[in-house]
Amino acid sequence: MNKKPRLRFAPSPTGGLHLGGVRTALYNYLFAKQNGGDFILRIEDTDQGRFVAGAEQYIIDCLNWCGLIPDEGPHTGGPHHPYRQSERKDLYRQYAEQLVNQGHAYYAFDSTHELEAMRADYKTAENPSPQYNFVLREKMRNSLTLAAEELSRLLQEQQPYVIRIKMPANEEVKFTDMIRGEVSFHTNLVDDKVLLKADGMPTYHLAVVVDDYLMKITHAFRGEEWLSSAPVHILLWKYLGWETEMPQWAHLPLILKPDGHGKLSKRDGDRLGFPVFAMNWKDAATNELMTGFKEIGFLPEAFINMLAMLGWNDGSSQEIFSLNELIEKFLIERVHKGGAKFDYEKAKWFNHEWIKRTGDDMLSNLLIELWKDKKITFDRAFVQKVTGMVKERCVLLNDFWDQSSFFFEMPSTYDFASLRPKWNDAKRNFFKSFNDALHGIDPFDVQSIESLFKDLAASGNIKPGELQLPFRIMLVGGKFGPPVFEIAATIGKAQTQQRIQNALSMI
RNA sequence: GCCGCGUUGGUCAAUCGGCUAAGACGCAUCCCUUUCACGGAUGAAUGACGGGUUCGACUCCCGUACGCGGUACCA
Repeated sequence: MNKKPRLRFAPSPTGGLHLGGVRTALYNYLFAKQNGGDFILRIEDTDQGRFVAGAEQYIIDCLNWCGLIPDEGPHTGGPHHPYRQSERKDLYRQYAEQLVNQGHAYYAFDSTHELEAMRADYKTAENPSPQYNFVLREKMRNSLTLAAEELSRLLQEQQPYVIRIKMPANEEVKFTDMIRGEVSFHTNLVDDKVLLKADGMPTYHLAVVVDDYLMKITHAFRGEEWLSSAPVHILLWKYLGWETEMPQWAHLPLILKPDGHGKLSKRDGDRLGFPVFAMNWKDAATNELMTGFKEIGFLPEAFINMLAMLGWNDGSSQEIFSLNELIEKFLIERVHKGGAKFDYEKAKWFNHEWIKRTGDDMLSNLLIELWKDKKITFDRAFVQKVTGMVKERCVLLNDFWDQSSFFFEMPSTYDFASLRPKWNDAKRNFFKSFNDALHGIDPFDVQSIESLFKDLAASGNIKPGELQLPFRIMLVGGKFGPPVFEIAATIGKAQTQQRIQNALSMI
């Protein structure tokens, strides 16, 4: 009765994997895993007939980073191979021909020019975009209007043609969307979509239904932009005789631009200063490199968590979910109908939260990897300690260096401007004697340093508070970082003394 | 234009007819801390509009407005 669910992700090949794409993958993955099913990757590796180099590996890398590992796909193989659309090309024609034979599709020979001319001729103020539909197809050059001998001559001469679906007149196509409930369309208002292109490649419309059928897909979750072509797909399932195996549909709300309106697009990232891709994506056409969430310093857990919440919640006020919790609690029925504007500030908050709750050992491993180009040999235990000390002030992984570089090397710049106004000989003398007294401290720990500092301040009649900022600037270079005495204890006696001396000579 | 889908604070959003309308981000003020954060407290800020139905409507129905999507041999 309860068939094991099989859900697929079939990203567009035309660009990097953007927010909307990853969220679609995520929801498909969550539903499949929640019910013990499979998550399948079907790759669109061609864009208008052209193979997009690197697209497949890029998608797989992104899914891996996010932890959404496909059970079947071009890289794993599997019982339903091939998973690359370019390798499935020959499959589609037979189904298109079958539809022609059954009278549900037809050959159309109209050239691009003829189509343009038709659209220009029939364009009116009330109907700015005339459709190739049940009335206009009578006036075009296709197997429905051409005489039999003319048709066979064209076929004989191998004139290019496309196969279009013959939309029935005066019918209502209804289906139940798992998010939206019952949705219906009138066939008169849907055009005769091209199913098979002149180059023999299928359009999305033919490809989804054929592939979903062959790959035994049980649920199809996709973006709302597909809702208006759903009737074409429903009819195809019916005409091909597979109606009983049709997947359940769910059309996901769109992710909108943070400013203004409209679907979030690839360009918005550059324009508004935040990433829209999961990982760095180099546009092959323009050679432009677009920054990814990974590279800007997001944790995959935070990225996934943030995306999951953009259009769904479990009804409670919980916002932080691990992937496993999401698998457990996700309900497609609770996905919103309306689109959500993407908010980068909130996205960063998710990352901050995840940084705070990720273990220092795991975090420090990521950081050592991130810092592999620095000319410093990092001691794992030391990095781990430092990570714990600074993590609460880092929003992105990339913030860690700014917040902790002084633990590994001498500060390169000093914010002396902040302390000069109140600097005097009394303070200078304090630091001189403090530095000398440091020699005798053993063990060199927070308590000992702090009490020495305060005792000395008291005997010099200076408020310790007034000395802390200078001390901090001597050690880290600026007004930031963990408590000063902890820093001193962490970098050790020699470094502390050296930095005090060094700074004293520069003020 | 037409078709479809939407509409709770600046943003993400809870509510399945009882609302003095949660919570979070961001913002502001304060406490903590003589750094920066974390943490804590407080505050400003919301049901597009008009009709119904109902004892009662943010919740249900109908209009209108607005937004978005689609209207390609793109996905």
